[in-house]
Amino acid sequence: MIFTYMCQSCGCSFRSRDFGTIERFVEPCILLLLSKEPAHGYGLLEGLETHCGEKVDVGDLYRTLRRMERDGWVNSTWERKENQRDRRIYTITEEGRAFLKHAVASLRQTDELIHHLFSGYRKVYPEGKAL
Amino acid sequence: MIFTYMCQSCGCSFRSRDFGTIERFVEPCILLLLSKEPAHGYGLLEGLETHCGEKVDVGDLYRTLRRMERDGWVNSTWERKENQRDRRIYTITEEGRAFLKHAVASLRQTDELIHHLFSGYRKVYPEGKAL
DNA sequence: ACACATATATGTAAATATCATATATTAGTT
DNA sequence: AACTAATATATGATATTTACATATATGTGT
Repeated sequence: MIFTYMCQSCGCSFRSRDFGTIERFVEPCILLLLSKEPAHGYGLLEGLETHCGEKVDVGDLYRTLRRMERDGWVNSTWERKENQRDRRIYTITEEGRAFLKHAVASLRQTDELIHHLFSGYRKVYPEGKAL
Repeated sequence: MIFTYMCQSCGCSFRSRDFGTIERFVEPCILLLLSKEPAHGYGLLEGLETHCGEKVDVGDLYRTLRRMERDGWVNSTWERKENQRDRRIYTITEEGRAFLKHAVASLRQTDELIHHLFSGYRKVYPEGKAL
C-alpha cells in the first residue's frame, strides 16, 4: 500500500494527487471568462479558482495562455497604463469560441459517464438513499 | 493555429487528443466491476469500454491493475484451467472499496464544477434552450 | 502450418501537471 | 532610503499520466 495523499474533504488517504480532475479543464474556464470580457492572466486567477474548485497554478496559467494563443484561441496585446505594470490583455477569438462550444459538448458526454458510474455504484452499494 | 485532432461526435477539429477526459477514470470503473465479481484483465475490457465511453488501451489496463495491486486496492491470483491460458484473477480489497467510495464522492464535486461551467456557458451563449 | 482471438506485459515517447524559481513593477511601511 | 507585500509575467525541472508500439504465450479453427 502506498498512500501518500490525505483528502481534505472526506479525510481518507490515497495515492498521489486528488482524484476526479479533468484534463485541461482550465481552458474552457478561461474561454468562458474571456467570453464576458478581455482580461490579463493574473486577473483571471480569482474566477478560475471558482470554476476549477481550487487555486490554479499561476505558472501553469501563463503557460496555458501562451499555448492557447499559439493555437489561435486567444489574442493578446500589451496594455500600458500610468501607475501600473504592463499587462498582457487576452481576447477570445472565433476559434476559441468554437473550441469552448466543443468542450461543453464533450463535457456533456463526460457528465454522462460520471452519472453512469454513480448509478452503477448505487446498485452495488445501496446502503441508504443519501451518499 | 495548430489543429491536429478531428472530433468524431461533432466534426470540429482542435489540438491534440479528445477533451473532457478524467484522470485515471478507469480505476473506479475497474473497482466497480470487481465489486460485482472477481475478473481477469482481459475480461474487464468490454465493461470498461462501456464505462469509459471508448476502448481502453490494453497495455495501460494491465499496468494500471499491477499498480492498483501494489497500492493495495486489489489482490490477484493465477487461475489455471484446462484448455485455457493462465489468467490472473483480480479481487477488490477493503482499501479498494474505500478508494472507490472516495472517488465517487470526489466525482460529485467534479460533476458540480462541470454543471457550473454549463450554467455559465448558457448565460453567455443563450441561443435557444437546447444545446 | 497458418491465422486469429485471447491473455499478459513492457518500451518509448508525448502530453499534462506540479513545484520551484526568476524577474519586474507598484504601493505601503518602517 | 530600505523593506515588505501584492501584483504581474515567465521559465526550469520534475513527476505523473496517457498513447502507441511491440513482445510473448496459449488456445481454436481452417
